[in-house]
Amino acid sequence: MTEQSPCCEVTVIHEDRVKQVRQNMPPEENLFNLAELFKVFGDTTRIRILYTLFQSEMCVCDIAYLLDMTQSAISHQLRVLKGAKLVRYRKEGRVVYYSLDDEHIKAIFDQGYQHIQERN
Amino acid sequence: MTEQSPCCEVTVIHEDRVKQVRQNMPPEENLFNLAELFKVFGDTTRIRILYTLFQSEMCVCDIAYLLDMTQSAISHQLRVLKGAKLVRYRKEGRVVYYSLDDEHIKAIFDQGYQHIQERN
DNA sequence: TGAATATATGAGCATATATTCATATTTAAG
DNA sequence: CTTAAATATGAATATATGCTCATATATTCA
Repeated sequence: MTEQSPCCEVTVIHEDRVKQVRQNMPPEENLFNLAELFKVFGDTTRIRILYTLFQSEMCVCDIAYLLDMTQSAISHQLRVLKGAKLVRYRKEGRVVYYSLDDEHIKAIFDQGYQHIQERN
Repeated sequence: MTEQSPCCEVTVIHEDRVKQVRQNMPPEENLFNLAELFKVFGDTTRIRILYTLFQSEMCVCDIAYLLDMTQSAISHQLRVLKGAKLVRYRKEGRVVYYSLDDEHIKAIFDQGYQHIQERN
């Protein structure tokens, strides 16, 4: 039993099904990128930031105050959200206003919200 | 400038907007649970497992073979998916068949998929 | 130009997590 | 009962990550 081969014998594997499923799998790169996207959503602070931005564009300072977190922590997370192209920003003097940059986020969150409510 | 208070002065904060946004925020517990859900989606292995289950119910052995990973690794991740109530299982002798247990997953993934494709 | 303010960022630390390895558990078959 | 096979699981390790702290950058205003 090596690492590469499965633990079970070929006779027990459903070879045909596995082959067919493998053919219909999306490209590995897409699955990786999808996981990366959800990883961004997988943090309470970022979720909270995005929910504030659902309602209104807001500056870093406002967000930090609203969520009762340090400016630094918020800024770091906004950087992550920017990297994932989920938010955009505009500068007005020294103030930087962040807003949503994707119309899928709300739909994704709504679906997730339904899941966590129905599983109880 | 303490940790608790924001970095900026009250005059620069948009107090009214912040107050209104705060009132319309979903309960903290729901945001936490939502983040926990997306955390489960935020791993390539689990994403790959779920995509195989979109197509067909499958045993642990099949999944490990299909994804070229050890049985142990798959089993650990299936445990996580089970904990999130995303998959169910049925036993047939020593073989355990896993399948999807939530109709929102596909919708969530489809939306995410659109995001990662459109952002290029 | 100099002080003040809003934001960004790098380093460090504490924590979370994905995989491996060894082993336990469960069930079938002889 | 004994062996074999499929799955589950605990411990350990390596890596990733969120926050803090200190500080840099950028912009306004006097």
